[in-house]
Amino acid sequence: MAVSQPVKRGRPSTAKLSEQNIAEAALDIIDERGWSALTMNALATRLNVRAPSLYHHIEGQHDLINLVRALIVSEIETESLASLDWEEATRVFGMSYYRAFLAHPNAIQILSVTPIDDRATFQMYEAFLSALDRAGWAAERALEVLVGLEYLALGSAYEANASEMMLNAQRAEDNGAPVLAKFLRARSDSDSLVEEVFVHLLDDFIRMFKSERDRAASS
Amino acid sequence: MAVSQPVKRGRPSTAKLSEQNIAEAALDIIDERGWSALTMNALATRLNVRAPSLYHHIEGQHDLINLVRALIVSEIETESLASLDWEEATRVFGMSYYRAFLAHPNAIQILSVTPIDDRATFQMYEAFLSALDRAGWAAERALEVLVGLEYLALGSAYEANASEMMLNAQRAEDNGAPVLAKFLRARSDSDSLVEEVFVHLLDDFIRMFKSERDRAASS
DNA sequence: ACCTGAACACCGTTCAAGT
DNA sequence: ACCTGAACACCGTTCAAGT
Repeated sequence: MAVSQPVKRGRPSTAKLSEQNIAEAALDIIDERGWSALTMNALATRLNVRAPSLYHHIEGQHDLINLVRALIVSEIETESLASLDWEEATRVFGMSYYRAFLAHPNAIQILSVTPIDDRATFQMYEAFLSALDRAGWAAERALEVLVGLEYLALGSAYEANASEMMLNAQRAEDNGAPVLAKFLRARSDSDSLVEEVFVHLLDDFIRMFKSERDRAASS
Repeated sequence: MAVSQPVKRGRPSTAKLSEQNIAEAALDIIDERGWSALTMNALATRLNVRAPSLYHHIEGQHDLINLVRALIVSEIETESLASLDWEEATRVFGMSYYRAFLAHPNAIQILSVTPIDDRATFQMYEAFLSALDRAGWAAERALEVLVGLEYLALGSAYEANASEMMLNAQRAEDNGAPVLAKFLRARSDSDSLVEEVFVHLLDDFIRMFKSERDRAASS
């Protein structure tokens, strides 16, 4: 009679876990089933391990979130920024920031409200702000550019994937909002490239700050 | 000997709960201790009731969130929009949208990712989009204005209260980001009125779309 | 050092029992 | 109709026991 294999106890000969593969598995779960599906149990199961094992490698949920952030941020272009003027730097940074999060829209909701606490993300901000600093931007305005850009990029990336769910045409109709319903349907019909919309907003955004600087310079 | 009062069982002579006071208590908890503190237990305790009682009045968490949304949205100006042109409508709507959420920054993170399912919110969108519709805006572009405006308003309102927490100058310093740290410190020193920053962004935003329309009209 | 099962204090939600 | 305690299946996290 075959006896069911007993679960091995104690330390395995080769470690199954690492910060790296934990972060990757976490991001996979977020991408596939949303942030709410990322429980310690689900994460452990995907890694063929029990939940308590995770605590030998990460400190808890907050730590886990910042590992996921570092993974996404690593896809953002920062090296070339040092050799560009502020307009080009803003465009390059904005586009790659947008693309990085467009690939992981489900991560946005949790990352946008968790305090930043990982080196990769600080270095990303530093690279972009240094470009503005070299161009002589004041602190207030430089941070406004950064924050405004983040809102547009994160908003557009989230919107591209989740707008159908947040604002549904049929529910709009049912709640006495025919104009909204008409607009929502017209958009989904045209089915435009979502990236085009962001490129458009990014252009407007840069032009807006450029014209302000030109006015200030000529006065 | 005084005997401890036994807890009353069964239906009380006058009902303790209603959708209204549940929603208000929920918003109070969110304002005071953040969204994560809004558990059914905490909510019930504040209303002098046990958690299961809530389910006689609300269907669950999703329902509760939309009740809170309706409460906040009720503070947004919509009546005057019908008599304004699109620029003024955008300014009035944007400002009151911003102010409504500035008063409840902790609600933003959950509301911005929960599908909209309450009449008050649909009616708010309808009022604003009707103003753009009357001005002849195309569906794509009108939704871009709405969505862009929401990001700027929600972002600024959240930022005004939580930016210290999200991006901390000392942590920036510790992670090798001196330019970011310098900018963050310069801003907190100047301590400008947060509303001024949003007014500035809102002006820029409207001008951005206006110049685009003017170009399109003259071609 | 690193994985495990057992245990703890919590969750949201259901439901029969009470008035 | 509406509030209650008990119960259910989950959470994240801690910790002693194993190798």
